[in-house]
Amino acid sequence: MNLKQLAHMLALSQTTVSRALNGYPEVNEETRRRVMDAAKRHGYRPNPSARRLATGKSGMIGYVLPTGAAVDIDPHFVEFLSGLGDYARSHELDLVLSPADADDQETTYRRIVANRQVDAVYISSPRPTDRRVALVNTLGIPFIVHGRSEGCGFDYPYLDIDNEGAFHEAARLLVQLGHRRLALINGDDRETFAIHRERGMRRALAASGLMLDDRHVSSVVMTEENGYRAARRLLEQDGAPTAIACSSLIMALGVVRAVRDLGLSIPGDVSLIAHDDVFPWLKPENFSVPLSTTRSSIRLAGARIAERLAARISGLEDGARGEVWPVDLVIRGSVAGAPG
Amino acid sequence: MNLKQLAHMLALSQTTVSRALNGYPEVNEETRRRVMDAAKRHGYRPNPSARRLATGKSGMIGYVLPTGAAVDIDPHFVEFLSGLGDYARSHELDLVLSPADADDQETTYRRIVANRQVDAVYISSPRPTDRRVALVNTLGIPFIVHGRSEGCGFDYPYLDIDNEGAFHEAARLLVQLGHRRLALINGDDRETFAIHRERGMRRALAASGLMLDDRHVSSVVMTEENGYRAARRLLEQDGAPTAIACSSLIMALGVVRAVRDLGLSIPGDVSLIAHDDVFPWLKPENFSVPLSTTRSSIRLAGARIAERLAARISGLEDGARGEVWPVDLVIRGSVAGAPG
DNA sequence: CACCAAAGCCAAAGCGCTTTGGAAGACTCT
DNA sequence: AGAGTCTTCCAAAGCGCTTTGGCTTTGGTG
Repeated sequence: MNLKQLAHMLALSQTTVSRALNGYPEVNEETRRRVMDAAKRHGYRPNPSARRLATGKSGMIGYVLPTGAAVDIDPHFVEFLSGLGDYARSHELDLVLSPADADDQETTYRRIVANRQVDAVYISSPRPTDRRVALVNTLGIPFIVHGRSEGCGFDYPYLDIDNEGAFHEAARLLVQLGHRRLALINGDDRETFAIHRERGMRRALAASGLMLDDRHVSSVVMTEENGYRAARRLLEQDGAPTAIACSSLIMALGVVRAVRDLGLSIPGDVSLIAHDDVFPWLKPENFSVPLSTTRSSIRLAGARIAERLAARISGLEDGARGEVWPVDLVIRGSVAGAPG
Repeated sequence: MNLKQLAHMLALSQTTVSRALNGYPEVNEETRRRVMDAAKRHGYRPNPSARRLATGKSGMIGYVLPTGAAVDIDPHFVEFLSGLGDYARSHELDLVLSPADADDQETTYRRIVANRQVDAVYISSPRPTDRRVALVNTLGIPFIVHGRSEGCGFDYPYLDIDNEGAFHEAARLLVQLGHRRLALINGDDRETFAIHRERGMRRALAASGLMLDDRHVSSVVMTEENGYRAARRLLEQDGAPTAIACSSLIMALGVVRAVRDLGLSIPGDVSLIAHDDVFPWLKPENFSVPLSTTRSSIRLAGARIAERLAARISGLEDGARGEVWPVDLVIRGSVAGAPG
């Protein structure tokens, strides 16, 4: 059932039927009703390929997926996707993942824009002066950044959580508890979120006349193993920290293991706070010692980004609005006063 | 730069240019070279929307993503995606995720097929007599099932790992080590993989005249918390098992925690074997007691499925070939002879 | 009553590609 | 030399939609 047939059986022109269905004003309400009715009755659905060719709109949002034998997709991605998908579903938006060589994403961005494959894209895990955001900005496709870039020299729309504030609060709490030697096991510090977290910690420490010892900062890909290694390195050195902030629950698993391996205890010997993106399959309250966390649902962020992308596509949103979500500090058993 | 312009500047017809580029035989090799050359030089890329409209082919593969507030996407998905994306990239295939109400995926399947949105789809986490595979089968779109359905009444192409064999081997090992009371902490037993694993265990036990006590079988969504609960329930009952097979590393985290909470030890009091899908961020060898596993890379499966889908799209593969991959049994410190 | 604007509809021209149905020229064969 | 066969190319007709420009009809105005 295509437009032609539908128009024919309604004894109307394709023009009118098309307009009726797409809500254009120059069609009689009575006629519109007839058309809508017939369309529904016959299950007419406009062919998206044809519509795309005619309008250039695809009804899909895009994401360039960095791939490669040595490239791992962040497990957070799936949670983000849950949220995004949940919103997208209710709006019949599809998501297209365009795999790209991790070292050359530009080609792929150019392709999907030139081909009009998607109406909007989002960018995740941005870095300072991220080339991708500069790129999509000049390419002129609607986009939103999940996270923030820095020093781009222009404004852009984004959704980020208050990483700096979160780790500021976490550090402040630890300092209040008497800790003087804090450590940070961070994610890849080429990414902005990690930079912000470190900044937040340093700021909190500075406010009390303390400093974050460089030897107390690790910046690694967020795996259990790296969490373990970083924690061991920290805890085995002279002047070991008495409190650790950790950028992910998965790394925290490794930290907990390291602490145990060293015969230490949480929070007796070392306090621990980790960032929790809220996974359904790994919860901080279920750690052997319930984990204090800075918490922000990455899933909600996914839904919100989908919502804003949809708004941008339909022209309801424009400009470079940045949105920063506060982060909860949830205190559980893994923090205590400094030992000694 | 579109076909018309290109044809014009070559003083050829669109027909010839199109054919030259698409490798049709009825064009002079000399001419083809000229065309190819000009196309490359001017960076001509056929408009996919137009091509789609004309051919019905989209150059994308599809996946219907069950979503909903209460629906969690399996974290395995992201690893699978890594593999899929890695292959897809090299073939300029995009992946479109169509979010669907988890309770009504059929509508979405019908839509993407009717709309010709994708050239092929894959189905994951199939159940026995899964309606989705019957559906896509009748809809006539190329597809591959990741996993197996059962009792569909027809053959279909799939890629699965030998879950039954894996857990058969795992159980056999445990029995050889003297264990008599084995337990299984399984995934959702409405899914075929879980059924196969249980079957494998039962078969191995039966071969030694043993049985899998129903009270020793849990079937739960694979989260750390559920692993913990299941393990506690098992280990606190009379006639507690001395060995546990567990369907995922994430659940195994919970099992380990439960064992520790109960003051027991691995492998002294209880042996543990888990299935490992090979995550980069959580490795069995890094468990406090290195975990014995049945191992199969879900990432490789993703790549293979992409490869086969591409083959089916281009007609290189057809029929209902099923492919079953063997699973490695990797023995580490978490298994030992039965206590007592 | 003539005039004009607005409302409601339509024919046809795209969008950029593939594919069908020739057609012209070169070549072979009897 | 005439007939048949390749080879190589082309014009034009789709694919199914949107949108432009224009054509009636209606109702209101001076």
